[in-house]
Amino acid sequence: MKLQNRTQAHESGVKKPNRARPRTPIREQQRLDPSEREAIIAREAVSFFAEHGFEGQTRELARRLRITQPLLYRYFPSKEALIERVYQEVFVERWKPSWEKIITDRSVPLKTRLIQFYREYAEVILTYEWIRLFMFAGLKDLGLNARYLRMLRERAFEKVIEEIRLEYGRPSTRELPVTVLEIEMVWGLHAAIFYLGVRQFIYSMPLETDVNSIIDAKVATFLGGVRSVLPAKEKG
Amino acid sequence: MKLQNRTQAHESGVKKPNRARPRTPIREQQRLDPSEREAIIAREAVSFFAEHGFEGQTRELARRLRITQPLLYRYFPSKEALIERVYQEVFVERWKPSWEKIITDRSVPLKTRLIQFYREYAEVILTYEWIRLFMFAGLKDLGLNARYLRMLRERAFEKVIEEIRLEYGRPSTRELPVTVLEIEMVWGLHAAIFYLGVRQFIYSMPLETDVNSIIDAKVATFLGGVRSVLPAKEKG
DNA sequence: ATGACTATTTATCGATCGATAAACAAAAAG
DNA sequence: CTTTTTGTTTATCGATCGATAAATAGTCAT
Repeated sequence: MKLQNRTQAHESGVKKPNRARPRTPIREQQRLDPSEREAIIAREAVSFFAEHGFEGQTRELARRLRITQPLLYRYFPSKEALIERVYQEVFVERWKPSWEKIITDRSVPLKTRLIQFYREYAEVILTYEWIRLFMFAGLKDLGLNARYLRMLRERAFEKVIEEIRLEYGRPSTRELPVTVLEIEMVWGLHAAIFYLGVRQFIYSMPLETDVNSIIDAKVATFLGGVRSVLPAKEKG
Repeated sequence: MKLQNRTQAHESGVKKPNRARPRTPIREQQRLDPSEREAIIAREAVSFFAEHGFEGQTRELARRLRITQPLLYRYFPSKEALIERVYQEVFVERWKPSWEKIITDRSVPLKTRLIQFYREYAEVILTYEWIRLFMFAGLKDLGLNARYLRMLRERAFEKVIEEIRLEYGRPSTRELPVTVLEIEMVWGLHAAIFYLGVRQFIYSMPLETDVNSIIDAKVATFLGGVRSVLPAKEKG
């Protein structure tokens, strides 16, 4: 393990001809507006913790930001608070309410809706940052993952099942709650998509196929599969 | 968590001088045979690192073992060496060569073979230790996951595809290499099973359904799905 | 310019972690 | 018994980490 000396020390031994040009502070450290600095820190923290996990050191994060480590504590009271901000940034801010409208827009064929939703959803979660941070959070525990997935189930999965019920003339989920088999089918589809991210960003195995075409195929298979486990039609 | 016996008192009935203990037969620190001590440390390390990740501290591991922390270094030259031993213990030792025989035993119907293989494989990898250690290893990088999955592909996935090719009268994988679509179908089945473990042991969401019945259903769907992407039949 | 304000840096603390050396003690050997 | 061997503990080092306080330097109002 080798030590790393700072590369930007202007007073180090290396000759830096002190050109009389103090009015070109391009490379110099900037003094930023607090809101802007905070945003920059949060953004870099997302990338940093996604790469190194939450045990990544604040000193290295600061180095990537070209600031000193104590400055982090001017904007976030603790490392844990910074991590909480990362959660907010990724798992809350990146959720798009429009997805729920896509699922329930009955002017569009069901299969088309599902393909569009899962494509858009996959585009958000199938990123280096999302996948790895979600996994790091899960391994650390926190209720975060269970909480997120409960939200996902309410806002998406149950709507999907409701739409399928309607499509095939079955009782509404309000009359007959979502069955274990139905939700398990949805989990299966979700697993297939999520695992694409795991292969890429956790196992470092590049995909050999186009993601969208995989999603299209999985949605088609899913629609056929879930139909076979749908509760019986209403009598008369 | 259900299975897994964590009892400290294993079956060491062979080597035990154990003359009448005058006082406090248990609770006393033992002086053990090196091979036995090493095995105990390795076993506990599997459990410990699965729970806390590889950043778990050697002092806490030692405390769980009721030994002092420097003693660990009598049996393993470094923490990293201990982690390597954990990999060996879980990802190498738990692989069963008999699985490869199950897949290729053509005296048994293909579907039966696949169900049996995936059930047995799931029984091994769907454990708290296996799932979490594999994920920790992936996030840490190391070539471990890619290496393991390359082995899995060679020893299992490609054999599965070869058997399906034969079943449906298609050219052997020796004549026509495994296609991207075929391997993607296998990945999909693997994802569904693996994700069951992720839900349980990383998200802490207990399954509501029997694992074997899910596997049976997935294998059936898989067999139908992979057939539709099989390469064309040989010309008469 | 001058001084007030504050974003940023320098310096450092206390705790923690992996690892090593020496002391200790329980067996085994003579 | 005494001596030797060795499994285990005690003590401690050097590095690292999150966090705090004080000093510094850039910016703006007057």
